[in-house]
Amino acid sequence: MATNTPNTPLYRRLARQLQERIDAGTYPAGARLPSEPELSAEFGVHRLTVRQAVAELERAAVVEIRRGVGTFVRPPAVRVSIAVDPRSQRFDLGSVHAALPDGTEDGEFVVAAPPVTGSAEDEEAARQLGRTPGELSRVDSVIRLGGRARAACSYWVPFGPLPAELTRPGHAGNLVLDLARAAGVELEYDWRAFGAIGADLADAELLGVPVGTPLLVREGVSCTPDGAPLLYVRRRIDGSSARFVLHFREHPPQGSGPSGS
Amino acid sequence: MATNTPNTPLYRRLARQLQERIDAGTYPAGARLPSEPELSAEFGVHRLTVRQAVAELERAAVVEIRRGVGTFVRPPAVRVSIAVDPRSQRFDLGSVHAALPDGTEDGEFVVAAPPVTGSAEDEEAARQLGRTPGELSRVDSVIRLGGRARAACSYWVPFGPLPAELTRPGHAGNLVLDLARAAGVELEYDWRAFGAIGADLADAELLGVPVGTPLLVREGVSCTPDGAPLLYVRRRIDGSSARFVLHFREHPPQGSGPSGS
DNA sequence: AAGTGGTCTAGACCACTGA
DNA sequence: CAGTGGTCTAGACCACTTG
Repeated sequence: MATNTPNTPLYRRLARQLQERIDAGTYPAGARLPSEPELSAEFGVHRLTVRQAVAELERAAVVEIRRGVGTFVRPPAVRVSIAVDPRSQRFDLGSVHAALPDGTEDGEFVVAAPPVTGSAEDEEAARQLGRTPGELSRVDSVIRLGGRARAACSYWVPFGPLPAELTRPGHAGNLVLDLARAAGVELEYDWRAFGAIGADLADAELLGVPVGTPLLVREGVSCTPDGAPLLYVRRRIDGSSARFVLHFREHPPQGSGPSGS
Repeated sequence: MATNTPNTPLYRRLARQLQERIDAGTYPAGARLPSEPELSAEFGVHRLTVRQAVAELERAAVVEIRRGVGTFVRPPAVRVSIAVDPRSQRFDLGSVHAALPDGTEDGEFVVAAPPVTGSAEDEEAARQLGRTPGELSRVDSVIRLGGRARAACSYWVPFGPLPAELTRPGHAGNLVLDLARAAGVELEYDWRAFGAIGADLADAELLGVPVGTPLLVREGVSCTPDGAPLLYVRRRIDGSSARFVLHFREHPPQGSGPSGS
């Protein structure tokens, strides 16, 4: 698989060399890479070229850059595995809480209750709920786990106004449950979808990650028991923080099952 | 949500300004942005600073950069929606074929049958199958749809050697079916997981996307009807190409259902 | 204070695309 | 061919972290 056409840019060849050193254990997991000036001197290239190479490795989640400290080799990602069962519909990020270690400031927190305008997101929500944007209310929240923002969530419901406490920035709670209570109904899953996108400027700010960080997007509609769509939810989850697992068999077979990778 | 602390870097403020113009329709979908020298002159900053701002918008999939041509505003992503039903286990990217428009060179193609060494991926596969790396065989493939590589796939099975045709680069087929046939058994889903990562150097090359492009990762184990794990598969799918949808209700309610976004 | 990564400017040359 | 984005060097100053 032609990995080195003659015109491969310098920074990419450099990135590959660094990757090889990491694979070979020259720079083991957790180790600090040589500083930018050091690499610049060793390879005889400008510091900006080094930065471009390292930036590629960071985007590929191979290294972690800590400002003022150094660049470190990431350990093979230990991801939180979230067991879910689509048949019993236990299937929400809320259930993650119990699965994660420690955590003082954990929970879901309201960020804002922005007006529903004609934005692309709002239009999509309206389409999915079979309403017009004007009929919808919206709440945005962030889910914090282990002291870090892990997921940015947006909810749309076809009624309003919402209870004041649900729209107060900083309010803590489970918004799915709170919204269902506000509507006075039970909620069931209608459908859920998975996708992957890069963090846009707003997501990046909310989650405290660089723009373009891969996010796992989970969106879907919940409805009342008689099938009326009542909630459109769209969650952007830091890709390195979560993994959703679907089990299709009642009992695990011989394999050790999906565990941290 | 404090969007402009006093020390916001120039390139980010520039990115936001460009984003605002796009949102406002000053640069509508499909339109070409002013060239880098033009933006550089308009905002009185160096061209590299402009590039940094535009690069952020590209990572966020807001614009598409075409070398030698220009930078263009992306239309709101129209994504292929893949309906799946976990209960009936119709749940494979192979089923996408019928759902996509046109396509001359479509299909799944063997890329390589790399030896199973002690790499992190191989170790993970061995753990999931309850074997040692030495007992496994591996095949890598690419799925092409509409003339573009959409997914990079890796398969591990606890037997070998594989039939020669399955390891010949360029071979076209359905590897899941081919491998099951080679093993002489039926396959069932054990579990599947979803995650999001950035394309590493190898994935980026296979898929023809920039390093760091958000990929939807779908991995899992399939087993024989009596529960013996027989296949570990890991797919990296271009995030802008696919979306997986899970339906929890038999019949769609009032809502129009999950459609292209 | 010393060292790290982050930003910015200046200017050069190259590779690609389309007319 | 002219115009676009892609790469690279040079050097400066800044912000952050740690001792």
